[in-house]
Amino acid sequence: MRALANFTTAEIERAKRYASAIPPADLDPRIGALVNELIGRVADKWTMMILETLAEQGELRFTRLSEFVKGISQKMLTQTLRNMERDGLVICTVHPVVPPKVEYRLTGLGLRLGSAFCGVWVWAAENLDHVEKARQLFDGKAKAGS
Amino acid sequence: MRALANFTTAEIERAKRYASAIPPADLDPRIGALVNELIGRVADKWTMMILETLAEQGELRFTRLSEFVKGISQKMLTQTLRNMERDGLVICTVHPVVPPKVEYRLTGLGLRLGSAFCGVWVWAAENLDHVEKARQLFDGKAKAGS
DNA sequence: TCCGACACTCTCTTTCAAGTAACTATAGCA
DNA sequence: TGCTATAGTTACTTGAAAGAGAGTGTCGGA
Repeated sequence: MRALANFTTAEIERAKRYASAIPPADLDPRIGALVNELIGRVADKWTMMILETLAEQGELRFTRLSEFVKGISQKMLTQTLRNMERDGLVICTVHPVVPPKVEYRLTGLGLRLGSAFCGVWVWAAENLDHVEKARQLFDGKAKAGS
Repeated sequence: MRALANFTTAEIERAKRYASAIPPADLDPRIGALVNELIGRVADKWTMMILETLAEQGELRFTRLSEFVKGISQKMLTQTLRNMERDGLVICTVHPVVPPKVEYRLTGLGLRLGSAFCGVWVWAAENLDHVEKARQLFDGKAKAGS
């Protein structure tokens, strides 16, 4: 698939305008689908946490990374890192020494994704209590209604 | 729609500062955990697609919404909408007529989340081909290595 | 009388993502 | 000789999410 073949600069500009306003409306729906697929891959728990950690810490070794990302198993860490590497979000540098030394850091792509997610992060941080309240209200109503 | 009702200028400024730098690092780690939980809930495929659709279309009825969000089952649509309602992202208005008429639209919270995600959306749109290339490269190397 | 529209709701089945825990290779060290 | 550290595999198990598809209630219209 040649993803962005017919995705013009004008369309990207439009996307940017929308981003500052609200709706990413009438773009080619095929692009929408591709984007959704990409977001689906990239927006999982561990990817986001690794992204965050590497954005904060810079370069990290495997074990150190696993310490920062609390609760992750070696398996999940390897798996997620491999996927991120495949998608061009991280680079892994292998030093051929023993015991092995492998360092991970974000690429430009990864860094930019990190700051894109920052908007969501900020939203979440600022609206945590709104959401909390909404939930209580909702649950209260549900209980009252039953 | 009075989206930005209780979103102060100060908060917006703070958000912008966070977004332009990189790490939302040094906040209370408990907040980090909560935020991650919230993002985990909010960042799933259907939620994002519904968010997008409602941001574009404004107010929609159940069946119409299910037409826009391609591939979603009634079950998933109901389930996702209930969760979004619970989190204060959508409001559902029930008109007590027969046949039933229920309309869904985003709240201010939902709209703001939508535009927060927009950054990710734009990232995805702009970097689809980078990711595609990275994958081909990676898969090529993997094949060559094996 | 039966159908269709609408917005669900329920059950059943399958799938797949994620966790656990043990195993690998290698060199230096005691 | 066995132990440790490092960066992973591999096999097995489990739980939760998702899809399919039928059922529900109500009313107006043919």
